[in-house]
Amino acid sequence: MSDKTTRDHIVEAADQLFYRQGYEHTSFSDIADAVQISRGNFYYHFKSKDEILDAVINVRLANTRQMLERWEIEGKQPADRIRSFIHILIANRAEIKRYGCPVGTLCIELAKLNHASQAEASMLFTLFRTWLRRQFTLLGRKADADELAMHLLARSQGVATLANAFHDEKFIKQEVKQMCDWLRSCTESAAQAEHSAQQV
Amino acid sequence: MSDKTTRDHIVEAADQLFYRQGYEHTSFSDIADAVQISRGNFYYHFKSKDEILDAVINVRLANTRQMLERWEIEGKQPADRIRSFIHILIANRAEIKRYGCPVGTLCIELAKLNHASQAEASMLFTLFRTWLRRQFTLLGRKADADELAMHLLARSQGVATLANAFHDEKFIKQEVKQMCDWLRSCTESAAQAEHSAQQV
DNA sequence: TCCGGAATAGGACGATCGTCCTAATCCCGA
DNA sequence: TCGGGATTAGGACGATCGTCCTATTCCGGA
Repeated sequence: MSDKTTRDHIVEAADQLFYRQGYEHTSFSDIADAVQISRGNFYYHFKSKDEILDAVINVRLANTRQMLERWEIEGKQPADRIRSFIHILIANRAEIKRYGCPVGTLCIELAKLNHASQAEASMLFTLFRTWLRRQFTLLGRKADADELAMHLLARSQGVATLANAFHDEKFIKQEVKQMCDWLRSCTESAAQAEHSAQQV
Repeated sequence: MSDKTTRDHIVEAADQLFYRQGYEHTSFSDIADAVQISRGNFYYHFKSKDEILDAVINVRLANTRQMLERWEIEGKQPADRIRSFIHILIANRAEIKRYGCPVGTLCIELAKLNHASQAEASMLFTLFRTWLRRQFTLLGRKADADELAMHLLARSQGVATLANAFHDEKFIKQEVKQMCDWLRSCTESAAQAEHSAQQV
C-alpha cells in the first residue's frame, strides 16, 4: 500500500478535495497541505491544474468501471445489479448529504466554468448509463432500456441534490425504497411482455 | 421600466452571471462590465460580494413567490397547478441544457463553499416544496403530500442535471411526459381513496 | 445661482491564485 | 564510493481577486 507514488497521493488528495470543496475553490496550497509536499514540487508531476483534474477524472472513471464490473459479477440477476446501483445512495448517504453526488456536482461545476474537461466528466455518467442500459436490456426491456437507464440516473441525481440541500438522509432511504418498487414493476411488466410474446 | 435603480441593475446582472458562471467564478469586474459601471462604485451599493449574493437570493425568492401565486390563480385544479410546475422544465429547457437548474446549482455550489447563505438558498427549494405539498393536499393526498412534493422536486432536479450533462433537450420532454403520467396516477389513486372512504 | 448630499470613477491595497525557475537533496547503478 | 538523473523545497512572477479610499461629477432644493 505504501508503494504509492507521490503522483498517486496528489491525485487521491485532489479527488477528495475537488469533491468536498469543488474544483475551482480548491487551490494548490490546499492539495499541498493535504499531501504534505511543497507547492513548487507540483509542477514536476503535473504541468497545470487542469492536468490534475484530468488525472482525477481518469481515476474516477477507472474506479467506476471496476465497481460496475464487480456489480456485474456479484449480482446474479440484472435486477440485483440495478439494485446495487440504487443502493450506493444508501452506502454513501452521509457524504451525499454533505457534498452531493461526486459525478453530478463535478459536471455542473465544469459546465459553469465552461471547462475543457466537461466531456470527460460527463463520461462518468455515460459509464453508468450504458451499464444500466445493458442491465435493462437483459431484463427484457430492450426497447426502452436507455430511457429506463436515464430515468433511474436522473432520479438518483435528484435525490442526491435534495438530500444535500435539506441535509436529509431519511429522504434518501424513502426514495431508494420507491426506486426499488419501481424496479420491481419494471421487471414484472417485462415478464408479462415476455409471457404474452410467448402466447403469440 | 427605466426607473430601475443602479442597485437593481447590479442585482439583475449578478443574478444572471451567478446562474451562468457560478457565484465564485463571477468577479466584480464581470458584473461591472455587464452593468457598465466602474468597479469601485460597487461598494457604495453593497458592502461585500456576499451582500450581493443575499440580494440576488432575495430577488429570486420574491420572483418565485410571485410565480407560485400566479400558478395558484391560473390553475383551477391542483393538478393543473402542479403541471405548471412540471412545465417550467419545458419552458426553460434551453437554459437548463446550458446551465442546469438555477436553484439546484446554486445550492450545490454554496454547499461546497460552505457559504453562510446556504440556508437562504435552500429556502428556494422550500418555497416549491411547501407549495407543492399544499397542492397535493388539495388533491386528496394529505397523508403523503410532503413525500410526493419532495419526489417531484427531486425528479425535476435530476432531469435538469442530466439534461445539462448530456446537452439533451429531448430527454427533458421525455421525462416531463412521464411526470405528467405519474401525476395522473396520483390523482386517480386519490380519487379512488376518496371513493372507498365514502363507501365506508 | 449655489450648495450639499447622492452617486460615480479610478486607482491603491494586501492577499492569493496558478505558474515557473533554480538550487538542494535523495537515491540507485556503475 | 561516487556520479547523475529523479525528486523535492522554496521562493519569485504577473495576474486577478475582493476591498477600500479619495477625488470628481451629478443634480435637486433653497
